[in-house]
Amino acid sequence: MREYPDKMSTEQAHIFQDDVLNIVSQIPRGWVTTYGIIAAWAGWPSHSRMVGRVLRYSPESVSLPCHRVVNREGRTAPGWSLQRTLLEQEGVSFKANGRVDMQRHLWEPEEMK
DNA sequence: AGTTTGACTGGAG
DNA sequence: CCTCCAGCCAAAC
Repeated sequence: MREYPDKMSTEQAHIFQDDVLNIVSQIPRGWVTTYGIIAAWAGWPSHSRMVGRVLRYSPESVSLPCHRVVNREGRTAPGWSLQRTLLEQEGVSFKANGRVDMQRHLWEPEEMK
């Protein structure tokens, strides 16, 4: 993992965005990962909210499996009920409380790039 | 230049 | 399980 300063420059923000999209593209079918894990692997552990921003607003994300990103509790994105359907279609199971069974489906990147 | 806004997280009640 | 809250921080207002 790379070293990181306290604050992001605009250029670093672009790099961060590219890294986030790259990691998301690698999430295997039938697995999920979290905003925090992606942020940490992109080198900015405290920027989980920025990961959400990238997936929500970046045009490139439409061609990526961004439905495989949930929060740490296994909750799907607010206002995006289709996300659960997409995940169930690829075999991801949800618990009775409506959250992804993270114990069984959490995926973590093993290598960068 | 100050304030608000979240596809977040962790902890408290 | 739920809601509320503080901390988070780039981006949008």
